[in-house]
Amino acid sequence: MRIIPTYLATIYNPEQKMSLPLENDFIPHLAFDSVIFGFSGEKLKILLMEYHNTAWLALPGGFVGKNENLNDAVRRGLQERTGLDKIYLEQFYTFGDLARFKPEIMQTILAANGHQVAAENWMLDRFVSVAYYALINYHEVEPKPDALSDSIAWYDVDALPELILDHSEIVKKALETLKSNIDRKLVSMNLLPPRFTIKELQQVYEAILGEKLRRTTFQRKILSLDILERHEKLYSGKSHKAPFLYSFKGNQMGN
Amino acid sequence: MRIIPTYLATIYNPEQKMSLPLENDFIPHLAFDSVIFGFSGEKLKILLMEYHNTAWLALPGGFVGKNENLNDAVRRGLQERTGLDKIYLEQFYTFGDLARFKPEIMQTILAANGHQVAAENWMLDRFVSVAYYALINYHEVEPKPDALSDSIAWYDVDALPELILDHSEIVKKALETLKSNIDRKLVSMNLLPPRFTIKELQQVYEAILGEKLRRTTFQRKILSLDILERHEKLYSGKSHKAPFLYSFKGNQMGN
DNA sequence: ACAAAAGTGTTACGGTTACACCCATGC
DNA sequence: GCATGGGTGTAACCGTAACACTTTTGT
Repeated sequence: MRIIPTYLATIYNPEQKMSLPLENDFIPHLAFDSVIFGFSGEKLKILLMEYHNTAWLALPGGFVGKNENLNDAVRRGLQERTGLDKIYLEQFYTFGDLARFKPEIMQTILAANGHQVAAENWMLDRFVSVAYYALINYHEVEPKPDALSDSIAWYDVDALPELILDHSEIVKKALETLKSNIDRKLVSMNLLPPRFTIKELQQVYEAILGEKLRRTTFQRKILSLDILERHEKLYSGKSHKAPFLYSFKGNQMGN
Repeated sequence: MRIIPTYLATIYNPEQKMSLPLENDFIPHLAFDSVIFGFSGEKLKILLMEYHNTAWLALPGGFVGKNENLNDAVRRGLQERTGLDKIYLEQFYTFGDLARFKPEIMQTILAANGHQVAAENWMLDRFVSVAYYALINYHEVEPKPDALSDSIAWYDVDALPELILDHSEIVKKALETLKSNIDRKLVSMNLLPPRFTIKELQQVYEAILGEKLRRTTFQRKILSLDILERHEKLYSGKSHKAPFLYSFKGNQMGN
């Protein structure tokens, strides 16, 4: 027999219908949303979930257990969606406007999942949401949808579809924060595989900053920081000079 | 007869004992704390409250009305403490660790105010707190204590006493944020009177950054930003050249 | 040999530093 | 005049920009 931890937002239901998070397990009125960034090799992307039978897109999020640190709740949520354990994670803003309170939306999502809930159900209450962004290695991850959604997939940040509630605003603010942190923290290391070329690193910078950088200047600036270790060359089979592979020195976690 | 708005945390009580915030008016488990900075002319200071009969110091804070935007709740709290209306305000972090849940502390505070509350009282619950910092003009303000505290006063940030719960950590993070924002946003203008000397402005910078700056370099850097307007000289009666007074150009609010 | 991309050398430019000097003020 | 602190001129210094050039790779 399998023991299911209280923290898990979903529990087994023999009628195939996923059961809902239980009111008594979570802090009411408080949620989190995470903007999970990955870099495909060319483009900066985020993970979005699509709710069953609605075509609505939303950020992955969740609730905070009554006996759980806020930060731990978010890590748990990320673990469930990505399978990853040690993730670069940063809280950036808490959204608490009344305008984000639209119970009809959650009611429709629940109804599309076969749940008719009473108007007083806690999931239809007003929620204040603490937003985090995470940086993960795109190629290491197979995202898993949650109980209410049938897919979770990558979307280009520079061509995002419409999202529910204020989630577009949340992404926008995440990008701004990421941008302003790109130099202060070694943010980009969390988006790249262990070994990468300077060109790839530059592409991460360009995707985050939203502008082209000068090749030679970038190379020298990065190398002068003395945070990269040079390894063997990467032969791509293309008819030009092979670039060196680099890794970040030490086991810094980018803070 | 005086009408008392639902939002006000305290209502009149004929037995002199202040009555408590009402459970049904506020979002449970959610609070805010504000780190209110002022500059005395020499030192950077924050406002702290001392609870009745406990000698405990804490940041001014409050709860969020059920029909109130989070940001509005904080502005309301600031208005009540400082009397000021248009305040530079920035959210910087949400504190949600279980470690900050210490019901005995709130119970003691309430008891010292003559309230015996049941163990299930909502004010003794776990709270997640959204923290803001505010920048105000020290000389324009006469802080007012709230219902539970008998004083509110300025304390030097570089010599803070012990605070309750995780409030020291909150102040620390506020200072870090302020420091990293000092150049990106025109933060300092909110801490100075309308007209000030460059020396005063430099002192604000030094207080925030925690280091001495070079006089001539600072002067030129600031002037080269082209954000200051020069006015008449300030004669101090001292036996040396009188410095010019400056003001910030336009009516920028420092974002 | 050629094209394409990586890597490096050289000079120019712009902002910051360091230090000197001059200016204004009250005693 | 003198001490004190404000304001400015100047040359050195340093990081970035601009551009040219060399090197490496596969066809």
